[in-house]
Amino acid sequence: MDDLETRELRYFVAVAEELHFGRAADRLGIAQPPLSRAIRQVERRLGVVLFERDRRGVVLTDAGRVLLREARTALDAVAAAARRTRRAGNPERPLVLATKAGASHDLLRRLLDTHAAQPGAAPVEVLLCEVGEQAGLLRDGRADVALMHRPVDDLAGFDTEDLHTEGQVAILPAGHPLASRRRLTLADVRDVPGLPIARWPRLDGTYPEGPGPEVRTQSQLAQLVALGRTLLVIPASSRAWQWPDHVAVPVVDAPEITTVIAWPPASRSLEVAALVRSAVAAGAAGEAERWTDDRRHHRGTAGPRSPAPR
Amino acid sequence: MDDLETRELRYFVAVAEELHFGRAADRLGIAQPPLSRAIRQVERRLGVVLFERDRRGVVLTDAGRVLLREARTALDAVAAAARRTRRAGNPERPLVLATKAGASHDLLRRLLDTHAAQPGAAPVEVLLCEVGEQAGLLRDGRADVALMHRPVDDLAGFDTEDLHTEGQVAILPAGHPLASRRRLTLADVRDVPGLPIARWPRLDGTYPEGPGPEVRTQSQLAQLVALGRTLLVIPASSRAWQWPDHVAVPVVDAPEITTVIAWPPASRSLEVAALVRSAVAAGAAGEAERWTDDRRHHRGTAGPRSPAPR
DNA sequence: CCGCTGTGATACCTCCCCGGTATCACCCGT
DNA sequence: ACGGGTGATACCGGGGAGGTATCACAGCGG
Repeated sequence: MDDLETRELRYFVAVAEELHFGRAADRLGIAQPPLSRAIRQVERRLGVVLFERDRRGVVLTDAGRVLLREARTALDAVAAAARRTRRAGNPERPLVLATKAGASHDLLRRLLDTHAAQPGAAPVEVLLCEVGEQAGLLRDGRADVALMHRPVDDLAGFDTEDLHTEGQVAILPAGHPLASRRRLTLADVRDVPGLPIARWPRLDGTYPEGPGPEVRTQSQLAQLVALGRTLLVIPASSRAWQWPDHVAVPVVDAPEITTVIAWPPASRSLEVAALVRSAVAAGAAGEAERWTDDRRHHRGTAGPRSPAPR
Repeated sequence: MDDLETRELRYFVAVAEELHFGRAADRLGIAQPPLSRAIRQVERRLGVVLFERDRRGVVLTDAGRVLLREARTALDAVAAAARRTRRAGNPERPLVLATKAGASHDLLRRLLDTHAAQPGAAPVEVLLCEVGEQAGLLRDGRADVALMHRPVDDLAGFDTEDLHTEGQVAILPAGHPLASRRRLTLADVRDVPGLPIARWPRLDGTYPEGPGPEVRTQSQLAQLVALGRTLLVIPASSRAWQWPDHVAVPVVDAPEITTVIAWPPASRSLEVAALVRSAVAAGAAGEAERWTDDRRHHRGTAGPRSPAPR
């Protein structure tokens, strides 16, 4: 009597995103009347009004907003079930590791080397993605594990293990007055004339107000940095990005960034567990290297919140 | 072309649990042939064999085991979507807080009092459940928040906030030789003649080997304790359970138990956030009380892994 | 005031596919 | 060899998903 079908959830999400039955039907590849009927049926079944029909477009009710959020995660879970099952059935099944392009480069290399050195280690496929994409990839099964960063990424719903904590640096053109400083503060780099900080889109796709250029992808940002048009505060290890004519200056009061390896709590396969172990070992190796190195050392503080997958 | 329907997932889970098409069909209220066909269709669609048909019952393949795990969480997510949406539509929507019967009694009372004192606080319904049930209740939307205990409960997939950490005590009949001791160690209470520790079922429903009685519910356990038939090591605050003719003796080397409030990361409603805030306040109040009190004091160590819901 | 446009809702039809019944193919015990 | 019990197959009927045509209604320009 209750129990939604994934088809109904897909239909609802389409309408909720388009806020227009016609366009949603078009996107779904069906006609509009069946879509209207399906949504009505969901509303009747749940005993709840999902849309305020206004003769001029549609708006979500409170209940509709709740269902939109829940439906997305439910659909992701269903998609993940299919994807992971397909992969489990195939003899070839490389683990997919998602990471932001350019970030944590050294750690990633150590991780892959460490893992490859394990006897019988599963092959690992690296999936480079844009900022904030990792969570979705993990949730719907396109990735098995991800390197993410606290506190900038949303780690809600994943198990994580800390790998490495570090400070942030500002990236500046070599000739800039601030480039000669040994250290900077956030106050120094805020509102630098001619070097505004780039603006990333919010969750709803709009951009915050400000003088900086709008960016959407890392490659856009990289180009702007190369052009000397924007100022960047990033984790020290992301300096793989750095151009020859730019310098990195530590920003002493910027929040420390912890690189973590994250995986969906449901997936506790042996392969994932082995990869997480390799990652932790690689993280520890990196920490040790920093001790012998003369750089500033940061230790992860918060312990793992849940045990490594079994 | 791909994309599983929840009906198919339900069917698969039924067969995977029964390992018998006939019984599964019976349980689902349909006939056996459509069920066989549906499973075959899923296998064809995923391109994967889920069951090894053996002419004498059925066994899951590796891929089948993966799908069983994934399908359960996906179905829970779908059920949660329906439940939470229904609740959001109703004007009356008490928050449901799940907690183990008898555990954390004082904290729960403080929590409810603190929350009720907030202006405009949503009504809270307390759902008492058995050990280990909370995770399922949270996952499928029957509960909004839960009091759980680290490290005994599986917190994977939830956001949590620490409330209170405490040591454990052994519950003994008053006349027992160990009852006069001021403190005990785990070695003392293991293999006490005549007072074996009760055995809980594993995830698969079987019981570990051992001399103790098999228990399945807290009330069974309470009765065994009342009869003086079993020995119990529980958090100090669970002494609400204690019978007059039993005493509690601290077990100094037992792992400390942290009571946490947990919620699904997807649900970030204002109501849940307010309740979590009340819980944290109540936890802090309890800690303060302990300082003025003369009892042993334990402080939560690991910080919150993710910020409170917004 | 009257069409015109664009929205979602309704009516009605068609056909697919889910589910039921009957039966088969096969492996077991004796 | 032969029933008993398993899951698979064949076939049929009906409910419901999806399509087409149309309506009801709001805004808007003439």
